[in-house]
Amino acid sequence: MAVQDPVEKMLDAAQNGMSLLVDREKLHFTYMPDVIQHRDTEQEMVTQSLLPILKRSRPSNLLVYGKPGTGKTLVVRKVLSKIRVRVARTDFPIRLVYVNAKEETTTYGILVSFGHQLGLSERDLPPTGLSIAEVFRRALVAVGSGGINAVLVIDEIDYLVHLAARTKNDVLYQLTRANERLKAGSLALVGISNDLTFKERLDARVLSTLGEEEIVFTNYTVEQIRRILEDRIGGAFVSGAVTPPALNLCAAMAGSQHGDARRAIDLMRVAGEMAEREQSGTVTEGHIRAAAQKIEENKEVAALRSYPLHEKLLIVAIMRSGGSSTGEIYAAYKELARTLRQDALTQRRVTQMLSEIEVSGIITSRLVHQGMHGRTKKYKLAIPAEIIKSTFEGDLTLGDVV
DNA sequence: ATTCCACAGGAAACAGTGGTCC
DNA sequence: GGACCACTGTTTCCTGTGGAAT
Repeated sequence: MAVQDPVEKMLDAAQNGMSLLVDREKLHFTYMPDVIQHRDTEQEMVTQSLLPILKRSRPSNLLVYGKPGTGKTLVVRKVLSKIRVRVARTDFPIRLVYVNAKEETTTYGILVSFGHQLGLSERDLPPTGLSIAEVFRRALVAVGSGGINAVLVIDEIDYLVHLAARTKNDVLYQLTRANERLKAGSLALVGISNDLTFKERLDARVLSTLGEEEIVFTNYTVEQIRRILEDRIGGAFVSGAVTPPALNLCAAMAGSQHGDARRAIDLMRVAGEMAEREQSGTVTEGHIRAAAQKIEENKEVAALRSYPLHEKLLIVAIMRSGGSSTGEIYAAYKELARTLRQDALTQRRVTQMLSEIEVSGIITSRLVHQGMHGRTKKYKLAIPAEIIKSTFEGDLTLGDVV
């Protein structure tokens, strides 16, 4: 048989409609399935605490916990959308507001987003310039004057706690006490968190109000993830495209990492895309393994690219020195900065940056006590130097130093 | 037992930006 | 146009640390 031209082969395949993935959307984490599996109890509990809305009274405040990829946000959004449908048929003024504390990044941003979703305009709530107290006041006026019964869902609420602690404002306390200030309308809070320990950092007064009801989302078991995957695969791939061993491996890989269904679904999507690109008729174990590696590498490259110049210089300094102390890295960094005609930052700032980079997993450190010679942290790369070189080579300012 | 190193990392202050309000 | 605000990124100042050297 004649060897087929790869380009012709791809064109043929495309024309014949041979495609493994028929509906990519179903393998995206924002996709809302009709039925959320293995979360019946949790859905009932969320509904229970929000039920008073239908009876025209204020629902309980609610805290929802669980590791990433356990379906918390999905369940809360699903229940809210069902409530929304029920209420839409009546003239009862409710507003379901969703903000993500991590995406908004500042206390101000969270409150402004809340206000905008209540119907306030850019003019009523400008993106900057007002005091937080003023933004809060305006949002509450909107609730009060419209007699609105608002449910504010704060996803990744632990970030808000962290922000509030850093900027020393008590926005969460204000939010939990909002009903005391409202003459008409009401405000209920739903907090969602990946961090089970953040409660310890909460003010006791806040906790008593916010934690009226609590729901903990347990991790999915490997078997549950397998069934969730089966369900998604059914809609996303052509029938029989994913081999059973591939499915099992995908569930096992994600399941062993704290039962994260989101990761499992991502993994399956990337594996599917790889199989499709190879013109393979099925998704195999090999594709799953390759996808896992690719996701990991992509994460590293994306993190490297996203760093500002001085962080990049530090990573290069560590790469060059290979397993050295803060002092040595700082010296190497200053040298690099001089070469590139940049003002070097202080050592204090550099130690802070090193800690920040370490969080991303690109470098690791070990605290070393050297007796007479003081203590220091020894840093080394946690990823292959080749990835750093290839990522930074294209960088206009860094090209010459890597 | 005491000294001393080379930092780690917290706290506070500051500069700069981009805005509102009166 | 000046007072004020939030926020980020940074500097300055400072205290704490564990074990080798003395």
